[in-house]
Amino acid sequence: MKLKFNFKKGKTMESNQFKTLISEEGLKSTRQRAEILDIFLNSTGHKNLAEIYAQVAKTNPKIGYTTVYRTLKLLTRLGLAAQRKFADGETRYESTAEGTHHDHLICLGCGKIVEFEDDGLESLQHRIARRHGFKIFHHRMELYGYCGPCAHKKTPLRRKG
Amino acid sequence: MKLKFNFKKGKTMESNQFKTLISEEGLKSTRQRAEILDIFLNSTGHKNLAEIYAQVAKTNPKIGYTTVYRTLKLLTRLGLAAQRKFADGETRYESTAEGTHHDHLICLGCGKIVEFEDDGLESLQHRIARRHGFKIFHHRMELYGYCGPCAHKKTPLRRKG
DNA sequence: CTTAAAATGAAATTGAAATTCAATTTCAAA
DNA sequence: TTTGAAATTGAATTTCAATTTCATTTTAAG
Ligand SMILES: [Mn+2]
Ligand SMILES: [Mn+2]
Ligand SMILES: [Zn+2]
Ligand SMILES: [Zn+2]
Repeated sequence: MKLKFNFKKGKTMESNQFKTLISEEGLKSTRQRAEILDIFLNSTGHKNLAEIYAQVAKTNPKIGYTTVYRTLKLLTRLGLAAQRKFADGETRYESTAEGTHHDHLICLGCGKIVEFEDDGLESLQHRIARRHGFKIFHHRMELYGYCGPCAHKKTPLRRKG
Repeated sequence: MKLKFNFKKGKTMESNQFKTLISEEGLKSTRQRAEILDIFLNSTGHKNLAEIYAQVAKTNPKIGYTTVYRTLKLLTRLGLAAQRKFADGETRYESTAEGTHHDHLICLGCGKIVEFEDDGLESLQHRIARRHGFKIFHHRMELYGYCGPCAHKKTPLRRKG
């Protein structure tokens, strides 16, 4: 008796989770969604749609930009992706695979994006909110400045975070 | 000998400051700019262009939307206005007349926007940045939740902040 | 005044986000 | 397996705020 093993466990598990989520919503599992999900979950960083689409198109040029757009919106609705709009105005997406909440440090020189968590910050936010009679559900916290290397350089190179 | 006095001192002073700033930049002082500035500085809150234009048009319907747009951009460049983009995606402007830095609490129910300052928060931000080798120049900090009234109501009314 | 430069405002353009719609695919039920 | 309603796809189109264009008017220096 032969058994086949899929060694890409992480991916397979994600796909199954996805299929479950999808069907629970009365939606359908499609090749396109699976491919986009796979590529998106196996990537890191904060990418705009054009970048994600480019990556998808490398694997399957038949998949349309609109489908990538709609799938990222779907993933966001399902909690698998998070949409970010930093001060440069671009709409970016990041995977929530790691799951943990975090905020961002953004280098004005090279564009590097560093993630951080700070419990003190979170609790301070709630204290401030309570002080004004608010109940907080989420927040946006971005720190803009220069990273170590850029703080020294005269002409920092632009790269992506 | 007759002297004329303008009793709207605040306004006049702002106007003079503005004329100085304007001419320092090689720009010209115009009736439109003066009117828009006057209306903008004598208003409070976080308004989008359409709202500011509507207010301007009430006083002088001859002033074009484009001029209001350009003047708000100018005021932003001169530091008299600040552009804000909260999570609803709308572009808003607020006067910096008071001058002090502040962050925002935003009610998801009624849209109310409450401003706050917290030195502890500011210093914590710098501590976090230093921890990651960053030098911070500005930040964005918005807390989203429900204000006291909305936290209780079943169907909060939408109003503007 | 005269004149060059700047400003105005209606109209046109831009570009990202969102929608449309005919063709295709999915999947539950037969 | 077949069927067919419902969902999805993707190219094209639309939307809509932000921005630019450009002919005309206004400002202010000389
Ligand atoms: Mn992140
Ligand atoms: Mn404010
Ligand atoms: Zn940097
Ligand atoms: Zn409220």
